[in-house]
Amino acid sequence: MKLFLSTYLFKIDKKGRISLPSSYRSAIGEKNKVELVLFKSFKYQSIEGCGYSRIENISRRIDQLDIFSDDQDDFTTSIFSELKSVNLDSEGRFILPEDFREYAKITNEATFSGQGHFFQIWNPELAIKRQKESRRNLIENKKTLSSIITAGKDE
Amino acid sequence: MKLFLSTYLFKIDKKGRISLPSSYRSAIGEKNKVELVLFKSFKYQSIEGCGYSRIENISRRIDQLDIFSDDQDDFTTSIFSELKSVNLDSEGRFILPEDFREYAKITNEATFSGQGHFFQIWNPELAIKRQKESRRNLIENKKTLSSIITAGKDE
DNA sequence: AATTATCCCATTGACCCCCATATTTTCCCA
DNA sequence: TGGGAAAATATGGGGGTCAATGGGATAATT
Repeated sequence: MKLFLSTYLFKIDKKGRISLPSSYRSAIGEKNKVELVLFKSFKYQSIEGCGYSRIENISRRIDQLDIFSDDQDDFTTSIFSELKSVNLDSEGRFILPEDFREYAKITNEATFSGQGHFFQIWNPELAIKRQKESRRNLIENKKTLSSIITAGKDE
Repeated sequence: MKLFLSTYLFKIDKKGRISLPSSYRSAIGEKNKVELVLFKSFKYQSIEGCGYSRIENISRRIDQLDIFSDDQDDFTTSIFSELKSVNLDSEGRFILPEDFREYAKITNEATFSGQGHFFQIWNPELAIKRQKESRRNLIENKKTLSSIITAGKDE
């Protein structure tokens, strides 16, 4: 499976369009190549994005939760209702909806930040802050770090 | 599985290209032979590199962390977003990104240092310093060393 | 009608193909 | 076993292709 990797700083043009990084286009899945799903991050002042197939997966997992639980209501309400789907144009660009731009404090450029199975769109300055913060956290927490990146049997 | 072994000193040409040591090419994995993953070392002023399959493995381990944990977010940000994936050209060369060169103080030549499941790219002088330092550390710590080497389990 | 979105075309520069050469390594056979 | 042919490797450069970006024109939406 292809992952969303690396960081890209792209401009937003006068029409509100921004390119999806080329490597992300191949990560959103073969079918529905032009459909991109966006939603506000729960945790950060940023927008998260992924392909449609990931939403289907999440939906499947929610179905497996207790059907009467409040959790499920909270999930479905916050995820599905706040979620927007946008189309890529023939050059691989899309329009970042106005309220999402406000939420993430994005004006005329944005940072794409690969997170593996999804990605984030940030105000560039806030993106750098977040990167520094996470690196600091990890270095302070060496035990977990080495257990994750120490390769055992690679393949 | 093939390992990254030995040390090589290579030039960087005017276009910013550098050859991946031939023996490393066979170590980055069969499929995705042309895809190389690079990231800043957490510990040293150097760049680390590996094949794509190692990233998939790390991804799998990260998936096993609690999905709501801060750790998971720190990992995906520090690892997935800060890494860069580069392609080898038909001669086995790649471009070492500018900011990585700055981080590792690399200008027109670089030392590749095999580390088993991954490798490092160093400024040549710093690489020598690091070698001396690690040798010194080992000598001060002979007991551990011999217990590693004599341990029988050769996978 | 006015606003918004999509298509199409153009530009620029980075990256990657191909080709070339010099040196090293491997291999083969006398 | 030695020596030379063949293959592989490290390095250099020209040029084509594609990605990021911009803008005009058309289509769709309200």
